[in-house]
Amino acid sequence: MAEGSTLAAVAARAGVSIASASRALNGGIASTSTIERVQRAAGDLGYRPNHMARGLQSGRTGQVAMLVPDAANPVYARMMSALQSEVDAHGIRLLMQQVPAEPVAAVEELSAGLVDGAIVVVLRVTDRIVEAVRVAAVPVVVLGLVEAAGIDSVRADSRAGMELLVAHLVERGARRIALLDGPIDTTPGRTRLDGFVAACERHGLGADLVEVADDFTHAAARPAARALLGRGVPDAIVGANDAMALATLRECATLGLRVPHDLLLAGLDDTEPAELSVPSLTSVDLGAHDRARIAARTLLRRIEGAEPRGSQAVAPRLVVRESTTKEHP
Amino acid sequence: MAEGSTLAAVAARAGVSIASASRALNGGIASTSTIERVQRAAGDLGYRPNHMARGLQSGRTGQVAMLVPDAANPVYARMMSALQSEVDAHGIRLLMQQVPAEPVAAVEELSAGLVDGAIVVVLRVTDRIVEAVRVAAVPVVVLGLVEAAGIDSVRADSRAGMELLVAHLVERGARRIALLDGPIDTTPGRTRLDGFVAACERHGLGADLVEVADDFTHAAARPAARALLGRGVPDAIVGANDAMALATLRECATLGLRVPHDLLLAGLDDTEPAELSVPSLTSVDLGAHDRARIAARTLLRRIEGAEPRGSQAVAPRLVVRESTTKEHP
DNA sequence: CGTCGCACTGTAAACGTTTCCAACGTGCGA
DNA sequence: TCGCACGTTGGAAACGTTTACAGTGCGACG
Repeated sequence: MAEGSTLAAVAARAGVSIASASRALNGGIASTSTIERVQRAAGDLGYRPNHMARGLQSGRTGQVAMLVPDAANPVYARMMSALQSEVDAHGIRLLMQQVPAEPVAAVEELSAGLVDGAIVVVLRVTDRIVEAVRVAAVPVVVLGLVEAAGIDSVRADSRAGMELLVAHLVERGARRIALLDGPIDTTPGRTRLDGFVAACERHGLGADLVEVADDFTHAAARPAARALLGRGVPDAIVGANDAMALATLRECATLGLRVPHDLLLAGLDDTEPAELSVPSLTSVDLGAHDRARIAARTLLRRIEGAEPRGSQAVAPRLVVRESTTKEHP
Repeated sequence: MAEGSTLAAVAARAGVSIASASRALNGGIASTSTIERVQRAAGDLGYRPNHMARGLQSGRTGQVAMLVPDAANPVYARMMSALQSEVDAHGIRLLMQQVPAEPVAAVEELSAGLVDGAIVVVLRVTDRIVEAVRVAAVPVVVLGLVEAAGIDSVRADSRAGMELLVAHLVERGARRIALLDGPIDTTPGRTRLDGFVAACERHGLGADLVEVADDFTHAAARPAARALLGRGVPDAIVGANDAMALATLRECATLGLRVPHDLLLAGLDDTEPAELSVPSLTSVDLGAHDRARIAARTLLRRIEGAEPRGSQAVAPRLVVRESTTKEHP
């Protein structure tokens, strides 16, 4: 096991001072022969600059973090790959960490100098988390709805997305439309509910068919979907995200209900499983990829010293698939 | 924005030396009054110990990394949550990073002192990656099949899993069984192919119906599944993992083939989408949760100075669902 | 021939922490 | 009364790097 050799060892082997070795490796001023000898010595010794020492000295870590509430949700995986390609282009490393829905402690930890900045998904917005973001020692970009001075955030317009979806379902003939929502003390849960109610009213429909699950996951959605269907079969069901809609699809199958024959079904987020299900799932692309890219660019600019630019939103896009159209055999 | 205050500032505010402040905060020897004043000062200033400085001094970072090839694969999400609960219990932070299938550079980076150890998923085993693991300055546990002296690895027994699956399909009456595999220059791809061939021979079946996709993803599996089905409809198809099996299910639906009526279908990994699909997917639980837990414990022991214990394997378990049993309407 | 500038090099300080060591006062037993 | 042990404290070194600064030798130019 090669113990991490130090710059001092490299310098000694090359017969130069530590300072010269540092300059030779980092493109500072040095003679050709010095550069050549130092690089050879570093190669021989398998030298790796110590991340901690470099970070301590320079105040820069060369890495940013992404903090997500649920690594199993494909929408975060998609965001992560968008982020990765953005930061890779700047030679910055991306770390991911799973944190609670209201990640106060995790955001406070950011001031410990582990990263140069962070992108944080915030589902439950509270004063504590807003304050934690505000006082953090490094720039933080929030993914979610946070309208507060001096805080950068990028959000989906899930209200508009809900409008698109309801309009589509109405056009397909649905009158009694139900919503299977996540917890309404979260931003997405609240916004989707509000958007749903507003859209229903705009179309002259009632918005009383709402069931709330404990979480935005498959596992939480299944019993909630069962409860919802137990109260009668509506014309259409909207899941607060694709995972919940697919859990509903599964419950429908178990009950012998056929989608879209007996009822229509749609989700939000437009994740990969939506294209893959049978029937494939109509969904609304809330722009996960774009949000991640915008968040990354905003963060990188902040790290370079730019001022916060406040809240940014990405427009939704309806993706119609079989679950609201084609008769499924 | 609260700039990170230093220990020196805390010490000054509490009227003690830096050394005493450090001891007071870290539970060293200090008087009650000192502890009280230092803690108050630290609280007032919102002091956070600098991660870099502490790591540099102590040689410990208090974090471990998990390196995965594809953050979107639910099996890695499941592993990550198992890991997280293991390391949380030790007060260690878990970072996740997405890396290539043969993560040589990423493993070499581990020697930079960013983490105390790492768990690395290795799909493509080569001499270079084995060497990189061997010379890494911190303990590394490989998830995958690496039989080399001095290297810790935890693997699924996908060969045995494949046997279980083929036996089950034969029992259900299948004779012409096809495999939709991932790249065979990867360990899982190779092992699954070998297991498939062996199992078929054991049951006196041919094993010539094999299609290889470019990757273990939905996207790569769909065209491959189409090609496979284009060569005729077998009695059963096994996907190299659930994602590929579900992609096949989707192609079957598009072609008007009904599962399990027209053909049986099964996958490996037993991820959540398998329970959720319609029909639900028979799969083999390759013990992702247990593998992650074992890997975490092995890594933590290595970090505490234990010797490598070589390769460990986890037994598979067949999970029978609708795609190989119930007639689906 | 002296002086200046130039290209390069080495010394040393600094980043923020932990920890070894010596010093300190205090109370106790001899 | 003195010395000793003990509990507590501060000074200072160390971790490995970057970088400001001061030097070195050398060629060129006046």
